[in-house]
Amino acid sequence: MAEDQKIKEKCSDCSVRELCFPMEITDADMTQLDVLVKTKIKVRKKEYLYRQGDEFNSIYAVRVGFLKTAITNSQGEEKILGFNMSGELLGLDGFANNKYESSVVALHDSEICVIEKNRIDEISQTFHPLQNCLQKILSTEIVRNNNLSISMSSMNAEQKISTFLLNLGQRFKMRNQSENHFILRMTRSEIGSYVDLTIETVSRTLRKLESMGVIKIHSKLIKIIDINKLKENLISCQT
Amino acid sequence: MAEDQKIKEKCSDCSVRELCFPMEITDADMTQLDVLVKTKIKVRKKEYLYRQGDEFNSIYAVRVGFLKTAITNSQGEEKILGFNMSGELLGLDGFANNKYESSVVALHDSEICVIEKNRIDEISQTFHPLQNCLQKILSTEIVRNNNLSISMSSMNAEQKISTFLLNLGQRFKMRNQSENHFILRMTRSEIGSYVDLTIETVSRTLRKLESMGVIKIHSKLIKIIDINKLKENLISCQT
DNA sequence: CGGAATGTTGAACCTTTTCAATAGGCGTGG
DNA sequence: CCACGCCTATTGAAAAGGTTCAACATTCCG
Repeated sequence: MAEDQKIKEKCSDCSVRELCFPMEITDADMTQLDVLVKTKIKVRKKEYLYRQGDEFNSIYAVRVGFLKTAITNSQGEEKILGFNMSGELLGLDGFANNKYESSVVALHDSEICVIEKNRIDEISQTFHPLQNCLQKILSTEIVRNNNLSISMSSMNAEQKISTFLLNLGQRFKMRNQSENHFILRMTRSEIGSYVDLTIETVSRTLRKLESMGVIKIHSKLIKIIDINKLKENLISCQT
Repeated sequence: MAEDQKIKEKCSDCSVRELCFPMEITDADMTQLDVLVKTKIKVRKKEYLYRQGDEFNSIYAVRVGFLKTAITNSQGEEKILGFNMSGELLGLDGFANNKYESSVVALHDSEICVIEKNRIDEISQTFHPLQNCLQKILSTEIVRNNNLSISMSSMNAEQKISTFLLNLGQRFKMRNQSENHFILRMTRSEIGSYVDLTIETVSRTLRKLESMGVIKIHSKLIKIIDINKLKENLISCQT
């Protein structure tokens, strides 16, 4: 795991607070949130935040950075379950069996808020909004996975890659970054694992979209030229 | 929705209690659980328990029966997310946005325990094990989906169908029913939607497994002849 | 700067899909 | 109770989309 480092900033002042804990909250209640996060840590690129099988003690909130969540199956192959950006919570699969069922690795230097499970339990006993919020968060993760599985099943390569790019852009936008001009922090292989395509197909499809004039690629840098065409493309290119 | 009908049986006497709410519990606490379920309803074959978009008021526990959970996408196509049997909880995706994000239909006459959200909130405020249990349940659902997505992505048709049959058998076994001799309550098309294959491939693959002497099919009735061969088959038949 | 990792591109191949035709099952009504 | 019709399942053949293998280009990092 990464080295500790004190990062000054309370939840109440954090710019991504409402992404982590989307609940209506009074100023008075906000102090409850502030004690939720005891430590913050840095995780450097390629370092693990936690590994599949590690004991579950905390969930984590991404303050800054970019990470991937993955499972390794019995044959040792890695399957990417998702990419994680600021304001997103990690480790939610740990509640099930008191150990993490997936691994999280930083794809870019990241800062992570540590939220101890014990503290969640303590606080939520008296502060009920937190408990409801956690329900919502866990349920949202279920919904997200369901929606993902519907996309991945019924789409062809072009639709998968288009969806992937649009989704990334949208998430950058929510974080006040450019929606149509961003760096892919992951490799083609990781994209492929996520959307269920081989690395070759990912590469070909990206190039195809480029040749269609929808995007522009400079290695890891992606520029969405015509976001509307990309969206239309999604619907019109039927399997 | 289905007609109401009083079904006498407390959680504390229910044979599938530990499937619904897997928590250690004292006899005294058990009374807490008993008040959790206020009503029980019957849902006949082909009837909906709830529909995608319906307001979220309750989660449900299957007492007896067999159901399917599905999403309808924007093009009106149905994607099956899962099949549900006794002791399983339904409606967990409702917490996210206070409405159900999926629909549940009975594939066989079923009896369902209704657990009102309000009541969960009330009880869990004083009875903390319930709250922890709900966390676990929601998290388990996330883990289940993750594992599902890893299988569905990396497996060929034969592996998918084998996994599907083994999983069903295992779940029947946990309910003291035969592990290797059961009725498929769903159509081939519904199997296909679930494992991401066309109806034709499902049919062909089932027949192939039959011709290999691993299973025996009589329309909806499945007999697993050689469960070990089916399991080996899973590993040995590489993509 | 040089080696290793990552990405691109082509061609053959293979699995699953698609289309089409037929067979089987189930339920309703005469 | 049987017949009819509809829905579901099976099977074949052709097609398509993605994968695999292989060679080469580019980028990254020490």
